[in-house]
Amino acid sequence: MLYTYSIHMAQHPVIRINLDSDVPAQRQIVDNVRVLLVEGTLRPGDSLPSVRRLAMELGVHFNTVAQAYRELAAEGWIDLKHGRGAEVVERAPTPPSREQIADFRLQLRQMVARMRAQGLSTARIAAELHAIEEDITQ
Amino acid sequence: MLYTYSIHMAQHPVIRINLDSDVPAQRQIVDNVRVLLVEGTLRPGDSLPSVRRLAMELGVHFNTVAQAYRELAAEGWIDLKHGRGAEVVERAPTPPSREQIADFRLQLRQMVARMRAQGLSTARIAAELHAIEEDITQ
Amino acid sequence: MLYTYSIHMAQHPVIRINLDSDVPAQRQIVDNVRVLLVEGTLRPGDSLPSVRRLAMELGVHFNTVAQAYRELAAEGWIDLKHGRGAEVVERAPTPPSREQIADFRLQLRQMVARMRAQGLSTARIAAELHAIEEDITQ
Amino acid sequence: MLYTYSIHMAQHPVIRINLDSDVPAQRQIVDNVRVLLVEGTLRPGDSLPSVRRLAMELGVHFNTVAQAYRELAAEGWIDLKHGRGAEVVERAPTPPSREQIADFRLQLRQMVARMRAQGLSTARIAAELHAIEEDITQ
DNA sequence: GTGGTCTAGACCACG
DNA sequence: GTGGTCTAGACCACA
Repeated sequence: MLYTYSIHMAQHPVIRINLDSDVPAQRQIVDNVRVLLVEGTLRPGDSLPSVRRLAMELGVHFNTVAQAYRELAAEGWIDLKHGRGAEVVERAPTPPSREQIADFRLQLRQMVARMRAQGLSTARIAAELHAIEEDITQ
Repeated sequence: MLYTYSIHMAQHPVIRINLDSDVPAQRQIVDNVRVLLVEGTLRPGDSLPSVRRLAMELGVHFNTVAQAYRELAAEGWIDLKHGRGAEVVERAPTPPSREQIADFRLQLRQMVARMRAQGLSTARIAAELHAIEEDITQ
Repeated sequence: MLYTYSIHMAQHPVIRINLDSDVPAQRQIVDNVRVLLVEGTLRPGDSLPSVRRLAMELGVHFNTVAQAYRELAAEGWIDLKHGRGAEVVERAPTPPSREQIADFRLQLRQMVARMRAQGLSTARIAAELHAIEEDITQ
Repeated sequence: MLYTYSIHMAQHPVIRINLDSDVPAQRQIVDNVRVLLVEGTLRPGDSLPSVRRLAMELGVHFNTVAQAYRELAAEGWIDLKHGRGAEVVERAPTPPSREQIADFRLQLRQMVARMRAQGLSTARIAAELHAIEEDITQ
């Protein structure tokens, strides 16, 4: 059984990170929040918990959260307001480049190869791909 | 336009790496060779180009290739024999764990989120997922 | 007279390495720390000196220590946590195989042969064997 | 089941090497012959098989055997005669130095630590040490 | 010729 | 501050 720490984001769902994981806390925070943003669970105008509060509740150093927030800010998702927390902003949609698509394709292939290398059957992988596909098109 | 360097693997397809990419050469070599292994282009008994030869042809230090090969050896794909080159080994199929599947699902979601964050439309992403899905089930 | 460098491990005994020896520093660090671990001088939960600190004190490059630590981590003795130092872990006892015992016997014979080849008398060697024997059974 | 190749040494016992082992062939040849020399199975005046013959019978490149013989010659055990094979010579006993004894002690400790690290019980190890001890003093 | 080791420096990521 | 990665050069061991 692994420990997980979670926190309610304002009036929204939760972030959970696993401090025993090999994936560093900062990475987990960024990735998990980004999913919430992309999937619309966090929307423009919503505010994120303050760096210090989230840090305390997740049990990590506040610098860890601060850098995670900075990464999201650099991607244009949130706006860091001195001493007043962070807020989700309206994003101007960036146009995807041809390279990004090729890159995505390559990364996908490589992730699939890694999973097959770990013993997952192609059927299982295909099923997962299909599930995500449905998920995002609905 | 980005430069890519490629090399024919014995009687097999090619490895291409892009030295200008942010992804380090070592990573690219591992990932690309793993794809060939998983997809069966490289099969048990086949021998890989020697560390030094591949290094020279790709324009990287031999240790860069050596460490890439060692990583593949650690994953159980190839066998490095002192003074006798590198060879693809018969692979003992590893059983996938429940965790690995959950992990795969999470990584997929996160990769998709990253791509959406970069401006790719859900339709485009779904199309790519579908393409890979077909690719591996055929 | 040979120079040796030593360092106190937290509240524990010392590591000494001899930079003039033919045995590389990395090898000495691994072997010496492993002895401390096996003999219980370093116990689960103890933390090791940081890579850079130990490196400085022993007068070697930090990567020399880092690779030594990584080797111990690969053997399952210690846990390296990004940004949070190295710590001795609880060890899952591995079961010895029949081959390992045969291997040990052969290695012992060969080591004894090497020593006799260097002029050590059988009496002297027997005495050393006996001393170690007492040492580990007490 | 592992393949082993063996050869009768003149009118004496056999050398066996295992080409699938991680221990390189050259190493195995040197170590095994040295044991025969130290234990008196091969005695001054005995002749060793020619490099080419041994190489063929063991299934290795003749350079591998040649270097093994050279190593034994450098240790003063055998005499290489151009084109006429190798012969065991009378050895002037070298006096052991204080350092060699300390070195032996350290190597022993480290080998024992490695074995314990592999899960061998101290009782088992002590038994092996005792057996060798008896073996060489009888 | 092959692969392997050790050491090292520049740079990155995490807390 | 921590550990990690990539690249590299000198040198070694093996076939």
